[in-house]
Amino acid sequence: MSSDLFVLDDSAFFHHSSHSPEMVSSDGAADLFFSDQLCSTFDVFPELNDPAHDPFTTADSNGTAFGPTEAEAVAAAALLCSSSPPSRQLEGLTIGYNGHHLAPGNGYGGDFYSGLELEVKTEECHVGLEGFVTMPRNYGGAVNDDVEKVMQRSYSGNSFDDDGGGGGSRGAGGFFFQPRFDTVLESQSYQQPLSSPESNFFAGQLRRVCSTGDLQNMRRGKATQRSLSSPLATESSFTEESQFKVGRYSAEERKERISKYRAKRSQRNFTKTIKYACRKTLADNRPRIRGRFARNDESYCEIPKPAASSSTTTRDEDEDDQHWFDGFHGGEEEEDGGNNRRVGGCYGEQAQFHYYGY
DNA sequence: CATAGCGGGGAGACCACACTGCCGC
DNA sequence: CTGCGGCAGTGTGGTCTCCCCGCTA
Repeated sequence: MSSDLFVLDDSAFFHHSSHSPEMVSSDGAADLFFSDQLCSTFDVFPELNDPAHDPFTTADSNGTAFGPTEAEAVAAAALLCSSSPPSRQLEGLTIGYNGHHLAPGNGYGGDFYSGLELEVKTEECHVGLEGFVTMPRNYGGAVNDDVEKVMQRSYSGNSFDDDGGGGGSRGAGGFFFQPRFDTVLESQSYQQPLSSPESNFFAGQLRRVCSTGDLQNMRRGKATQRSLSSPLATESSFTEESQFKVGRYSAEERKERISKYRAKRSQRNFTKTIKYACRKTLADNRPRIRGRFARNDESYCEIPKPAASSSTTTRDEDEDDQHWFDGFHGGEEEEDGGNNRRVGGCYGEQAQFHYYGY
């Protein structure tokens, strides 16, 4: 069994393989967050992180940014799915791309691919997914960044792993994937996976946990699941869930709750007020060193040149190398009175350089 | 039962600098 | 009154650090 679809008390929840959902919104409606293993997406597909390959840098006469190419979206979707262990990868996964892109100002701005359709086919089920995938990179401010920071932070960590991992954030390359439950719910086959005792058990745990709408409770739920992992507990849970009406509600009740959820979802306000769009554009384009704004003249620290190449450098390149070296070894500290000690001291190990070119 | 250790998550700091608004001339 | 220059303050986003809380040994 490769794909489970859980329908929770208050909404639907698509659950892929053994991975746990990352977040359940406070109103009990489930938002699904994929994340951290995908954070390395652009390490795997460097072309997606190539400024010269930026699909959003192109705009039509109306100023509407073009979206990602189909290949990019498919690559993103493939990565989304490939984040699971190989043995758990979706079987027979097919990825479609409807070619639609968000125009600027659609909310949820920032960096995301839209119109991404996933059609997941497994031995037991066939689940259609339609949603959007946020991309963890700068698209030159072509799309408004209206996602609340809290939302973006919320999926941090190795959410694909049950225990997760801290420290992640959007900038680390996180994906934000929100399935469109409209599509999922309307799939007539979504109940089929629930025939599995294993999934029934887990769905039961999820239901208990998610009804609180609290991620902290989700964590407690893990403990609960462990505590109930005895055969007796499992059997009990299975018996409880065997009368599945997809949750404890009838079809009509479920429909009502889902419509309620949809209405509530549509009223969500994820807008982050940007007082000065120009500042956002500047901030988006500003070079960074480990997330911090860096001086413009430090931007060429981005690509540390291998020592072997120094023999062929020109004079100008040698000068650049000298600046680059200074950035590594105290030149910056001298300039800033040591305020940047952390930055300077970390260059060699894990500095992440972003160069957007001017 | 008490304690230490561990891990996850939230909040906030940090950075550079274009831009804004105010003031004086 | 208008225009200009100078100055201080503001705002922007990605990453990291600190701290709190819950769980486990």
